[in-house]
Amino acid sequence: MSKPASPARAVTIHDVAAAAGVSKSTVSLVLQGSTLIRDETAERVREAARKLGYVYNRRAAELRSNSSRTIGVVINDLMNPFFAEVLVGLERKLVDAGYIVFMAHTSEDLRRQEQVLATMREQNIAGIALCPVLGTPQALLKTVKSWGIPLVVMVRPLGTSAYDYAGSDNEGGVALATAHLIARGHRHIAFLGGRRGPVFEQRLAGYKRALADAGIAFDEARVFAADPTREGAHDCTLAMLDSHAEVTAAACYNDLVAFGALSALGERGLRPGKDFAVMGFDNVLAAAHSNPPLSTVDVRPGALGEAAAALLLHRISAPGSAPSRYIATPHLVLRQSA
Amino acid sequence: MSKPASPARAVTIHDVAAAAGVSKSTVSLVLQGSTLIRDETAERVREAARKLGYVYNRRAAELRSNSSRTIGVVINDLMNPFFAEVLVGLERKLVDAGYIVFMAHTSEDLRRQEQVLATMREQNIAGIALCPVLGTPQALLKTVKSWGIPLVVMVRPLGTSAYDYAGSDNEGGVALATAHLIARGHRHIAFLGGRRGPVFEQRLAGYKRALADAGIAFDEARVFAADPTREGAHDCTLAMLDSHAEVTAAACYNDLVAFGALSALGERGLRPGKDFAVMGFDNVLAAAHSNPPLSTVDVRPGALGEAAAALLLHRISAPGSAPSRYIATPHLVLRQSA
DNA sequence: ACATTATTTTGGAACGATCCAATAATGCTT
DNA sequence: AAGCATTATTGGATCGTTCCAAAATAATGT
Repeated sequence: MSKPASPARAVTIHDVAAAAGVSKSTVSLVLQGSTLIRDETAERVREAARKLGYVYNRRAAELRSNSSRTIGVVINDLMNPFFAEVLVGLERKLVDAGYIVFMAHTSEDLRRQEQVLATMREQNIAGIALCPVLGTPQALLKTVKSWGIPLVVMVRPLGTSAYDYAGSDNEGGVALATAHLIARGHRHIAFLGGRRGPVFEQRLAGYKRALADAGIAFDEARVFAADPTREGAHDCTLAMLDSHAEVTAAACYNDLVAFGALSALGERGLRPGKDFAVMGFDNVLAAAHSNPPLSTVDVRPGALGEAAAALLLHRISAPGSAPSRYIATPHLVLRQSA
Repeated sequence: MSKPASPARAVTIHDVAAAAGVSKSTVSLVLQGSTLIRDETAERVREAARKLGYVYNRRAAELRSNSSRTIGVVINDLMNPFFAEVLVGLERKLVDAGYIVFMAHTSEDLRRQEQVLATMREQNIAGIALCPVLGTPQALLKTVKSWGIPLVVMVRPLGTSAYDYAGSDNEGGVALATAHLIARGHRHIAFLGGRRGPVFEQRLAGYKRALADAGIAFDEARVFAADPTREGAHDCTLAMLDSHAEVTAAACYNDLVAFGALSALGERGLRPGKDFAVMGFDNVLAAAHSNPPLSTVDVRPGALGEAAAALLLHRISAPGSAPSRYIATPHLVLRQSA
């Protein structure tokens, strides 16, 4: 009785106009908060809208005005809390700015990345924040540019040309971590975890630099590449412990790797921070309460996400401006593991 | 010279039609993969589209056809890896089904939740997957239903009426964990972490049931509510250790809490699994390589996300069908912490 | 070859908003 | 009270697609 059949036509701006006794243009203006309309009229319109249960159809609006308040965010590894924290910062800033985010997860799969980018393009989004999967061709920058969609690249650099980028000082950060290990008296230090790629090279460079600064010879055999996951790092650490008994400390590719190392050490009855020192990288939330709490280098993941959002928003509002970058300054945070 | 001024009007179905020498209707049909069009013609159209760099305007299409391939996902705490894993499973399944996801993060803020739901409504989405913030009124179910938007609730129940829901057997799971602790000979067992709410009550009930089954008296003083974060749990564990020296084991609200406990134990020089037993809940990825590896109850977070997606997709394709639920069966996974 | 049926193709009217130029109502001067 | 600037309001045209009923073309049977 009371409820009408469900496929009732949606109430539109037209209906509101009729109910309020004005034209649809007036309603449109009111909805946009225009000051052109007399307050009294505007109130009448809003009242009618409320009464009719009108809901704004942003899709229609955006089609006509050829604008968009949605931003695509593509993340490659949400299982890594670092990226989760970046995403949270990014999302918060974007919705505060009145945007809504399309989120896609690539799982380090290039094909999926291409697919989601294409899909997002069809959606006529206002911008893209991309953390490129390993092996993304540099040409992607040009491609997206040719689409006319503002883009900010996060975390992983993508070639040497100029583009908006939010990342951290990887070399400086790992240099800091390694130097700290050296200062604590360690001489046989491993570089642990991570897969070759731009970020890996930067961090490795920091490790090398710190060694060089201390006059310690770099030994290729002490760099242990492995999947930057807890599991990969755990297994790799175990192997390292067996084959390189002389190493007493590790500068890790990131916190995840460090956690894996912590686990492996515990398994061998070694006390991290006492029997073996481990330094992380990122300072994810979890680092403060691992067992033991992790010494690491802080790059403020959440702030990095916010910075990426800011860069993108700026690019959207000023498309012609020169590309800029946010490089997080790393800070040592010393806890118990080193 | 070669490049036209940037605000060049987008190439539309019209332009493609002209280039291919057919009508726009034909192009539309081809784009939808209709079998009505002769192969030869279709190929000609596709070729023209390619050549012109045509990009489908899904927004326009969806406006006309009043359909939608986007789904809103609202998550309350991405910092908790459990939710990140749920999200990944959910997202994967949804994009495989041809959807794209609007992601919003509420940070347990009711106002923000209302805001993002309203925004999503304006976007004319096909469905919503919601993990409600603590304190969400049950009425939200009715509200969303009145909007005509399919909804699946995740993780946290929302009242007693029938609705699509994906969660886990909280009571059974914690009962399992607690029973295991008892089997190991523990008699003074704490229930650690979490904030009062439906999930908390269910898990606490499991704890009580296991105690009762073993003929152990329940003692209210042994339940320690605290923010279900590493930090909250860490502090809470420390306090518990001081005030309740007799307890030798803890059934934790979730893995995050367990990790906090691990950290606190380490700080006190206690060896988890030897000096004090801790059981987690969820079995997030990190549990396999914590220090020590965490004994916990597995509810397969990723699968839970996928199940939520399946429920939602089903509801979308069969709006009238009876509400159904996915309740993950918990399985004990024993590692080193208990 | 012709009627009949099946296959392809098509033009205009939607979808629900915004834009813009034009009109109506109001306020201010003198 | 008329003239003029300001302020409010409005009707179409439009965004890029899909829908639908009808038209054109091809295939079939006799």
